[in-house]
Amino acid sequence: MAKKNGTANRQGSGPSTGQTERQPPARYWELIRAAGKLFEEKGYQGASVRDIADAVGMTSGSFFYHFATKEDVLFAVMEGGMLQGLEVVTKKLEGARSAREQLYALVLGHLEGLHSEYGYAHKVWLREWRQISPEKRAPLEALSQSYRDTWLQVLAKVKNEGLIAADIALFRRMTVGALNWTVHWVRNPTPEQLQALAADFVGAFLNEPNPEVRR
Amino acid sequence: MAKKNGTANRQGSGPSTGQTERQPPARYWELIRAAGKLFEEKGYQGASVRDIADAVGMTSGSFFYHFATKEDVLFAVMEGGMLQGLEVVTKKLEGARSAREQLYALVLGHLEGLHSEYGYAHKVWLREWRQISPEKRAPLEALSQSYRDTWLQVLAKVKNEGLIAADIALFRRMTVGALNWTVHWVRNPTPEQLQALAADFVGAFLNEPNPEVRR
DNA sequence: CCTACCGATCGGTAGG
DNA sequence: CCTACCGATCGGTAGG
Repeated sequence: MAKKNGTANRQGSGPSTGQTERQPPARYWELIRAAGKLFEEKGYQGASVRDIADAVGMTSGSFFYHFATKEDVLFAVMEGGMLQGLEVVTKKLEGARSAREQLYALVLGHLEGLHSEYGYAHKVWLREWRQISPEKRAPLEALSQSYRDTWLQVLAKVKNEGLIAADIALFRRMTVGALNWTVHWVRNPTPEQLQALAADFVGAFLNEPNPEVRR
Repeated sequence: MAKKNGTANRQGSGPSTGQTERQPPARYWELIRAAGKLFEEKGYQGASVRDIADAVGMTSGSFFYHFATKEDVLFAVMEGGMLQGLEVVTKKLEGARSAREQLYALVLGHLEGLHSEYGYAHKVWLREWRQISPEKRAPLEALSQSYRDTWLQVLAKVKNEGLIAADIALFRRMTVGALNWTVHWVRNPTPEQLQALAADFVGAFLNEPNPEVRR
């Protein structure tokens, strides 16, 4: 969708040079990954097309063989990150039975998405959303909407069980705001630290009396 | 501190042209204000020195009569916003008796700071913090620390009264994260809407049973 | 995917 | 505070 004219695209649009299998457009994904990391580090405007191209060992002109514009690679970073995040969360949710366990799964999944090795995509989403021109926002907003709906379904159950009293729309905003804010104070957590943090967050969101050990 | 050599500064460093009172360096504050709004709208890197100078009707070269670098005006935007925010919150806190009322005062003050006419300063702080070079961060971090301490003092009381169970450091991060996130979904609220929102937030943070009317 | 390049714009400066 | 300007860098393109 954000693709300009990479190898796979050409093969997809008709019979080609004799290759019967689609080649993985490795360079395309390398660029997305490099761009994501650079956008996270220096910001969208602070990272140049040359920076991105250099990072994968190509010249700046070649970047535009893969993407028509700089904005297109930003779009691809965000889209890829959200698709992967949705997948992880959906899977995590299947293993959860009770409403409370599902809430924990969402919280942990969200934290993992933000702080995993691919977390740059979500951080870039949070910081650089406004760099996406309004005409191109719709597909990203659809993904975002789908994620929002997942949260609201779980929160409706949590509220039905009497665990929260607030409006679930406000509660969701409170929750994702608190979780997204961790990008400012959580650094390179281990999986165990993330699990402990998710448990603490669920306890704080529900204002539950503390379990024995944890202060 | 972020000043280069404006009128007031010159007069402050010695006897001058016969003026005995300090002139308000109006152009200096105009630049800060214009810069803040432009940084909010287009981002620090997206707004040029020329944009800022144009906004107050001067040429780009003249900008550098007031500020040595573009970064200095960003610094001034942030510093000014935080100083004003601290003042507002301190005053609001004096009128609050109970711990719960103090929490409400903090929440409302924070929301007002973000969504007031000067809210651009705080939004810029949130989005452009990393543009401040590490050597220049200390004074801003001191202001931030002071604000943090104010929160922690109130939260300690709130916890003492048994209103929350979580660790107050985590609770504070949850709270400010949720409040800062409102920049993404609250638009031009009236004072009344802000008060209602603050009340809802306090209820959600404490997971209190809902009052009668509000859903 | 590279070379060579374009016009535009950037932050900042010299001299008044 | 303005004029006139600098070197650097930017996103993007033509042609292969």
